[in-house]
Amino acid sequence: MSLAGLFDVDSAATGQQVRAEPIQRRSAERLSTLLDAAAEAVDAVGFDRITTAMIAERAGASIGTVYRYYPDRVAVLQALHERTVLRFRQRVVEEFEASPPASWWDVVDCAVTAFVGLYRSEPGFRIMQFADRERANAAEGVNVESGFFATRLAIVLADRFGLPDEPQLIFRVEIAVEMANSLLCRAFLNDPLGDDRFIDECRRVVHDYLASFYGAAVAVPVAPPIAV
Amino acid sequence: MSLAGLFDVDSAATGQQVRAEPIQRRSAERLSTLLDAAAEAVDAVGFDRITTAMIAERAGASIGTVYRYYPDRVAVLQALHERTVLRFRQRVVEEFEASPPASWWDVVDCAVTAFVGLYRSEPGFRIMQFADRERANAAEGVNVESGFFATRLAIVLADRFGLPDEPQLIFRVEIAVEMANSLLCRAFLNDPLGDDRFIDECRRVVHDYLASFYGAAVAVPVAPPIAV
DNA sequence: TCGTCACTGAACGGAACTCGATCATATCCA
DNA sequence: TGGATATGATCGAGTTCCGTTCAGTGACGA
Repeated sequence: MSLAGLFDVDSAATGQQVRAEPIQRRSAERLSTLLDAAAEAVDAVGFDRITTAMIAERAGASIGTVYRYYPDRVAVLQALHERTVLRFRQRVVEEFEASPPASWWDVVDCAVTAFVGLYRSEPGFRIMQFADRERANAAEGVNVESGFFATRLAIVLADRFGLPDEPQLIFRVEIAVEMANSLLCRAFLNDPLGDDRFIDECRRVVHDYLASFYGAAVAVPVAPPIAV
Repeated sequence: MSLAGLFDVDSAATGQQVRAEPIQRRSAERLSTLLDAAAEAVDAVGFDRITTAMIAERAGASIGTVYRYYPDRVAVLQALHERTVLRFRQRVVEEFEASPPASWWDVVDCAVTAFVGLYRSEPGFRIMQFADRERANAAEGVNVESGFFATRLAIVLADRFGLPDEPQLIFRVEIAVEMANSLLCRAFLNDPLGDDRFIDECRRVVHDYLASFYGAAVAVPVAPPIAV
């Protein structure tokens, strides 16, 4: 089973946030243009100050078009959040392909590198943290995003690197994901390039936490790492 | 120097959020009533869906009264956040007095216990996490809240338990605070009583992180702990 | 009794959101 | 192939809701 397959970027169980599924090609483009506009707006004025008019204008569309696709203002931001999470997962896979992980801590490094890279290059990536918390209000029953990502990550770690496939593994990976997420967001809070002290400490903390259970000995290199 | 003194609950350098300082007694009551109402509203409908009318109504006041004390809607939430942070610090001090910490990890335990206790009993305590992130937009220059708390905590740890008073200490305590905050918020995300697995793991993680630098050996018990 | 503090709620402005009219594209049939 | 028709997609003026103001009224202290 390939790493890319495990992360299975297509099977994103998307929420019901889209009002009308796009039929014609142009509407698919519209959808992504709207999200691009929202992402720009996030960087320009921050979450709260975004207006639907602002999104429409930046996307070269009218207000009505926004509401054709999304039921309300918040739904646009949720959709942006989902797309951002998706792109993060894609980037993690790309990192895997660029420098195949030889051990479980390389996986952690890839994920951190992907996160940092996107924070620096992807417009509106700041939205990664806000919705994690915000979601709880909206959809009570829905599982937490970080839990979903953590579960998939745990599968990779178990399948490819021999970490024991217990329920505990998922829990621990979720702890690691939560910690990493908060420390990385902190790293970018006042520094647009990310404060390296926090980024480095994030790598160390997550590594040490998982190593306290799974040590370095469990690592099962599958392929030699490629120097990049 | 006493623990309470270090946490020095009075010297909260309050932001400029209040429009008119209360002169008569009744207006001081109004202020706290308004914040109580806002806190209830946070629990009832969540941050975004709070309206000024809702706050006024719950407080038994008119719209105009809200705006007499706060310049805008966001300011009310910021004030609630500050009061919540203050109460958290007070509760930490109470925990100290209830069971005087004998070592630095008792301090960590007290802080976690205080956080969990307030999350369970204090209306609107959920606001603790949101503003941490949100603040960054509003006041660019202002230091992060967690940084402020971490700094004071670091002073206690250095002063009372002999942890080395280096700049590194503050940084590490801030890392610890960020991790604890995220894990505890996660604990309450789907469980109003707090998921004990996350709470317990939070204690363990923070302890292990700090112990990796300062070990158990550095602990300097000042007074025997009181059984409660 | 007077002056100041506190409170009220109708009115204003702006942003979220709706909906019927209009344009663009796909499908069908001669 | 071209034109008719249906349906997807877009538009934007209009409606509603909400944040905010302010002039008028009530309450308290001197």
